[in-house]
Amino acid sequence: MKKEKTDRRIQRTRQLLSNALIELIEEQKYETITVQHIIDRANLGRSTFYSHYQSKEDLLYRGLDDIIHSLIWDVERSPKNDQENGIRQPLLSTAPLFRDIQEQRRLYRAILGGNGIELVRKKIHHHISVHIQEQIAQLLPVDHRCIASPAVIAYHMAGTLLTLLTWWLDNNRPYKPETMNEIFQELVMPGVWSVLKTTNAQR
Amino acid sequence: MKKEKTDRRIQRTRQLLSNALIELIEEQKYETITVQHIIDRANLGRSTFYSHYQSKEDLLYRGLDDIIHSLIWDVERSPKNDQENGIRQPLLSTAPLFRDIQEQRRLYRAILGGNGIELVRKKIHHHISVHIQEQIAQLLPVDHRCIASPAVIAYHMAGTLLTLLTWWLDNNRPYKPETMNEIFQELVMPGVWSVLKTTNAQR
DNA sequence: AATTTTGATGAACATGGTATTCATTAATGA
DNA sequence: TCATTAATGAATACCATGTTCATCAAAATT
Repeated sequence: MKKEKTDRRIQRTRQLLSNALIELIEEQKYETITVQHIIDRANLGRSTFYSHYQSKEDLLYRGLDDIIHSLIWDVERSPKNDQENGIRQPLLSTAPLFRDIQEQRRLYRAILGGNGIELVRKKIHHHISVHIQEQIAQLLPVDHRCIASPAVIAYHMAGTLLTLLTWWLDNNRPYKPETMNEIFQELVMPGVWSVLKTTNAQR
Repeated sequence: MKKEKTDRRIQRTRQLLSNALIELIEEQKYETITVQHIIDRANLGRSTFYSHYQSKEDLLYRGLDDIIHSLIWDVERSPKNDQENGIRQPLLSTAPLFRDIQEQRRLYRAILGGNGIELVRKKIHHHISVHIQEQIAQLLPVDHRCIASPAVIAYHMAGTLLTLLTWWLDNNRPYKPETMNEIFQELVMPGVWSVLKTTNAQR
């Protein structure tokens, strides 16, 4: 009568496959990993893999779901926690993000470093970008027009965040997470505020 | 006695392979292109391909060499041509870049758009980044220390340029090349100047 | 504890791409 | 014209994919 998949074997198998993939991701470039490698590492049969997942990407998405969402969450609980900047709200609070990533650097470097996984980068970039765009929308009067649309600005900010993260992870994190947060704020925000203030009318 | 490969057949074959690859790149995602596709399109035998190139990537690098270098050249002939900004030199002149890319949007979208070719992105990113870092070095007094190293700043600037390019190409270029140049300058440069001026001593 | 349901398994298979070899053919430059 | 050199395609060994199926083992249900 139970439709729920509470069967221990299912849990066990999926866990094994997930772990195998994460292990492999930390060892080699994602693109070079094959289903063969994964099942070898997990010690499972080929048919077992395909009875749970459609493809490598399917496993990737479902296996990394938690991790991805915790990252996005770090950014989206912005900016209430972080009031130290005083006058202006930060628009995007990145301090917790850099801290959490520091904690699990090995995995995150494999995912977001220069040899990371494009699929995941894009997913995260998109989420963050959408979030920022909403923040900007709330901030601006409805008839406000800048030279650059909120869409570009948001895309730019999310892109910058990921670029800095990649650099940080690839260069053995030469700055503390707190410093990275400062660098992000100081490098990016002046331009953003400047553009948000410049209406088309003014030009 | 001629070591030069002036044999017309060689020229012809390589041209055919190059063209085939570029055609395919404009049609489908690079990763899905196989050597099989390339030789089918070029109407050449399998062994012919391998007698010229080691792999798909080999052909990619050599085939796109000219294109990549013209892009990098656009950025590196900076900033002498573009004096309209008056007081400050632009550090990075992007106007010609956006213009040239507009000219060949189809190809560049295939390469630098969201579904573009990571290998090429990285190569371009690296070249531009190195160039900017040199520019910054020339600008700063030797003992100057910022919160952020010239290396991060350069990496950030190059990253932003590519991010904006990607956005522009993926969204059917809603702004003119000149406007994109302005957006880049106004979004990025305030933060960069702000960080370059903030010495560690001051904090 | 017995029974039924469900997942795991491995072998087999068809498919399709890779990268190399080699003997033959054709175009090229001198 | 002719020696050289490239193109060719057929053959080959290899490996990964994705699917099927009959069998086995471990769950859940009774």
